[in-house]
Amino acid sequence: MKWDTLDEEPCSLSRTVAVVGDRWTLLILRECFLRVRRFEAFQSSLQITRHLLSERLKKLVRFGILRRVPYSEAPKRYEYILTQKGLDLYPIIMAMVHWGDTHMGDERGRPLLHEHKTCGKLFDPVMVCSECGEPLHAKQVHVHAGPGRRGADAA
Amino acid sequence: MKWDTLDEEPCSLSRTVAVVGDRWTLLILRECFLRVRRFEAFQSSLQITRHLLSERLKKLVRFGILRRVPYSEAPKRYEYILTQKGLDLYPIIMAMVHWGDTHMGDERGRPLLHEHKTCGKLFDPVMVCSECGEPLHAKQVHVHAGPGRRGADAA
DNA sequence: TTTGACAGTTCTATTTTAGAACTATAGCCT
DNA sequence: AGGCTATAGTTCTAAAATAGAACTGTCAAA
Repeated sequence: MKWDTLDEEPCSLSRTVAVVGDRWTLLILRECFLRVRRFEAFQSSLQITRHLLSERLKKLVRFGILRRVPYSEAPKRYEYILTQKGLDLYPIIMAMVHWGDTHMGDERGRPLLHEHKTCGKLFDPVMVCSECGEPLHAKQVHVHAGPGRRGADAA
Repeated sequence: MKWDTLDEEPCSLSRTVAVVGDRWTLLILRECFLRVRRFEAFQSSLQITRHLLSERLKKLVRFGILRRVPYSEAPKRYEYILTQKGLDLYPIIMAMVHWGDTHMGDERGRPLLHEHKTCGKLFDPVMVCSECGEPLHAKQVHVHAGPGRRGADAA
């Protein structure tokens, strides 16, 4: 597979996988949502090699997920901030956290609890239909070819 | 990083990443949700090498995402069916598809459109709070340590 | 002037993945 | 019987990605 052009496939899942489809990238994004912003902080909390961290940050900047922002002029130092495009990855991360909570938990209970500031309660994320508001299940969804379809790819 | 024990980390995201955190696995799961079930069908639609496909299917079976079900006795042949645990990955896949639609689209429009059979409309998936039903945004969520927390890991 | 913090880069060794060929079982055709 | 096809894998070598450790450069503080 040509991973270098995966982001141009006529499949939205493939295009997303091109960006977040590896282990480190998802863990780096987790840290971003936990307000980690600096190279050393990512490196020490993840135990990722500096080389790989550098590569992944560059890639995330290239895709417009993170912005590299100077926070010190002398010496020049930068931190990495989620863009709106990056913030929009939140449902993916939360869906993964929720699945892990549900299916990969152990006897000790959840590692983290999430509070919705808006309503003040501990919550789980639920995926619903934008039209009727009902929770979504795979079997209730029918897939149609859209205008950007080509060949037999899909998702 | 010890990827072989990532599924035991005190972090639900890590545990999920241990299962679906690579490119091929997510693409294989896409095919599963499109009703692909057989080795040859996965292989020809994804152009994955037979070796890797075999490895990934074994891993998904090991984690209880797919069930290997015989569909022919002589010769013995098997197909791969999503378990409930596998079906529950749907929100992750849909969240990724939606992000791809929103942020990685091209001028030709979406590759696929999704119809909610329950209400009959074309929809987008929306992640909401289980308690108040409002759409979730990263900035409105506050994270607390849960009972399964240990050390500085999180998500 | 030496040490430490920070943000990387460079190097070699190990692990993973790609790509192609090979194995095994059995039905169908002649 | 002998060969062709379909299906579901396994095995092999080469190429690519990752791990792990050491190194670079800038500046501040001791």
